[in-house]
Amino acid sequence: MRRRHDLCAPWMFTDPAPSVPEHRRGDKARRRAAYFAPGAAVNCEPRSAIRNRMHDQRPPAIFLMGPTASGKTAFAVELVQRWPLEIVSVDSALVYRGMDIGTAKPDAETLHLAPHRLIDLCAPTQAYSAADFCRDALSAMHEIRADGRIPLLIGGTSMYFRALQHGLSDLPEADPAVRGRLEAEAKALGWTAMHKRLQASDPLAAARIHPNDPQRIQRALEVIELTGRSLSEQQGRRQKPLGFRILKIAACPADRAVLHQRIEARFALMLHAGLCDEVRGLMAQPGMHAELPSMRAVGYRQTWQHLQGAFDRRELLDRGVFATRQLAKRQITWLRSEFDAFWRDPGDAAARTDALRLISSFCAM
RNA sequence: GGAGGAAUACCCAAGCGGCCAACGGGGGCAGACUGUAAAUCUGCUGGCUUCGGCCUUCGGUGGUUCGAAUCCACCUUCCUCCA
Repeated sequence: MRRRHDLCAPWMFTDPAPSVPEHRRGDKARRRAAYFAPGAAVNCEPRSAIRNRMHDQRPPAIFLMGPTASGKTAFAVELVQRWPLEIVSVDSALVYRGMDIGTAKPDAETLHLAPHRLIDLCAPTQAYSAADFCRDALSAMHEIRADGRIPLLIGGTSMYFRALQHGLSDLPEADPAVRGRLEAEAKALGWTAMHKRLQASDPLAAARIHPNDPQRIQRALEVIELTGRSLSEQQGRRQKPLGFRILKIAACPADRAVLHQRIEARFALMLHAGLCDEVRGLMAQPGMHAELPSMRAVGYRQTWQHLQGAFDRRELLDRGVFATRQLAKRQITWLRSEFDAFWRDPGDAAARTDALRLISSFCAM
């Protein structure tokens, strides 16, 4: 006899309580908990929405989203061995060649078992962006589909996931010359003055962007300089949404302490495996400097500073772990805003089995 | 054995009679996020609160004072120097 789960679309399931401990939940998590609470049928969303999804003719794609060190990769390897899936990495650091140890890039054996697209795409001296990712991921997804397979997007870069799902506004790409000029001006005048300038030309953006947030002030001014129009007026409409229907799984340890332990153990392992040597080698490459996006990545920035004598190896371990924990925390914050994601702890066998069931019925639709 | 110095919240650390539940920084927690996102930024961080306050904290115990993290005495622990 077929079970109810096999007959229904996954979003009609009643989802077990989410894995975030009660006392650590923010408002969003609480709302999600209410939404997915045991007994609260998920089809409390409008019937039309469910019908639309039932009749969704778009090809399937799976998002496996989760913080660093959550056990995503091992889970993904398990998945590709069961279903005709192909992995697309959603990770802003794995795209860099030669950055292997510090990014916890899957090793050759894993990649043989479960090939990943969108890793080792560019040199660490280059910059990669959300827009680059959208373009590359979309073409990978269509290729995978043409091969008769289902794309499995896995990673922790939530902004990339979001850009892919909802599209980006039609905005100019980064212009190093303009950025350099703005940087120099800011150095002379201070970012507060730059924020004032933004207030004059794009008050909406200035209201939204904090005066202490140089990166966003710079971007807003850059857009104005490049297009002659304000960021706010161009940001309204995103480009077309994704041509795939998606199943989102949030892979995250239920207990933050477990994640912290994994992070600590893994960073110690990275140091042991020669992270310092890797960074030393990168530093020696022409055109490298500490301000590159690649070298500001967690672990790399701290190791660079250590190699320049800012602090000893003991402190490097601490700082690397701190930075990784903070990254994981921000990733979880993103994850909590994904209301249609199914939270499963990859370290929990039952939750993993349940995730397999979700995927199974999703793919069968 | 003698002479100095130090003990402050999870950690480092400022404070040296009232403006101190105690500057900063780290860590932690929560949040924001449209072409740098592993980035960048914000808020909170003793407990309780009817948001007016109330209660418990600055190694310990006593004391001085209207009032002590701050002054005094003793005790405990640690550091430096001399033996």
